[in-house]
Amino acid sequence: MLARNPDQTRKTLLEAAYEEIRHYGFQAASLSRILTKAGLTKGALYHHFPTKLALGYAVVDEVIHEEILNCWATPLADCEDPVDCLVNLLQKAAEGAGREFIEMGCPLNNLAQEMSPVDEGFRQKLGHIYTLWRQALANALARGQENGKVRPDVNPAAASIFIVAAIEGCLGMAKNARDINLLFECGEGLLHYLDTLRAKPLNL
Amino acid sequence: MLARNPDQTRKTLLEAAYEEIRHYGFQAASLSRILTKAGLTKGALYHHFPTKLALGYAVVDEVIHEEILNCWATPLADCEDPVDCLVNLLQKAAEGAGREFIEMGCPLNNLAQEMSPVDEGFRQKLGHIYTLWRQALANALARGQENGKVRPDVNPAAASIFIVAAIEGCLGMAKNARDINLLFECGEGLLHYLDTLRAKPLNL
DNA sequence: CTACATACATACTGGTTGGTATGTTAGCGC
DNA sequence: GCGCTAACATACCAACCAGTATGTATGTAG
Repeated sequence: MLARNPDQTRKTLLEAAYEEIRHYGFQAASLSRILTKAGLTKGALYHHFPTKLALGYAVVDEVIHEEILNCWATPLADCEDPVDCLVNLLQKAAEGAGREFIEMGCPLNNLAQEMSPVDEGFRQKLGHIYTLWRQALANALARGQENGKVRPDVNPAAASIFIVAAIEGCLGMAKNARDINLLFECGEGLLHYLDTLRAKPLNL
Repeated sequence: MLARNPDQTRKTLLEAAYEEIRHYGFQAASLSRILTKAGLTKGALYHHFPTKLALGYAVVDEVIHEEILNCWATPLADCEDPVDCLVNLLQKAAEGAGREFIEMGCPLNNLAQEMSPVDEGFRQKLGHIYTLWRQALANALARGQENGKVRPDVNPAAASIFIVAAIEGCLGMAKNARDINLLFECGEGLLHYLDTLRAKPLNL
């Protein structure tokens, strides 16, 4: 009857699973709800994914992984002043997807908090994404030091750990409070910290 | 046969539920596992708690609430320099319960991240605990300003939001990485931020 | 046009879930 | 000791879960 498109079907399943998992977490995610959302059936699901766990892994590898890097890592690759650049990213994220974050949180942090103590595979996959994120940030900070935009006594690796943690922390607070203003207030604290990373201008 | 002690029984149930929830989250928490851990049966559970949800609420109200305030809020009540005091708390927490945090995370943050989008009751109860925590921190910072220990241009309310978020963020990162060193590295970033809150000494 | 594999849908299964109904025992007022 | 209730234990239930077995339609190679 309908034209078949296995790639699209797989993508539909991944997207529906992504949304379900973002809402309920992985353990409480229901395959029935996912299939209802996707407008498909178990036959389709188990044709493309052998188990629920494999579906969850695929969501991490193919959806969340790219989403996070596209949003937080890649944009840092080509910017002169990493602090300016990061501030821009934060504002863009807060204004653009603020609502989503408030209602559902960061999908990476959600899964990492839920699954890290429960499943080693999830923990490592999510940890890898965090590592890539932090590396991109650390590289940007190091380049900023070469440019003279970032203070030379800053440890890029350590700073990147804290910055990522603070971002996820702020998003988590705002999600619980369901308050976008709290996100901005929290972000202000982060901006203050980021300011302390800036090199002082030479000509004063 | 055994002597009865309803209060102790209830406490045992709460403690077992607390551990189960901390490990698996609330939704994936199994009443059977809780009862096995507690060495009790459904009769006991449903005598003391009408539903699983009520049990979860009780864990929040009677276990997590006190745990968080005792650990993070009450100690701030009587300290001259809030920054010194908070640094001490962080070190104590990291050295004392670091292992627990690494393996299971912060029970408050765990539940807040999981349940805030799913159940409004959980969200409000956990949000209330966060509010109390932040208030205690903000009050301490304000007193520090009166003492001249904290810079007067710091906004205590906004700073407390960021500090709590950063603490939870660092704990979350370390839990995913399963690495206590990452917790300390992340904590260093937080300590740098806290240092920026200090008033500069008058005699320089 | 045939043959076969891919891509699904449908129907079903064993196990687990939260919750309940019933049974039993301990403690306590009298 | 009697009688009642609180404090549990045991047995059971419908609903849902992930997963499977089977059926069917589509696309494609020959």
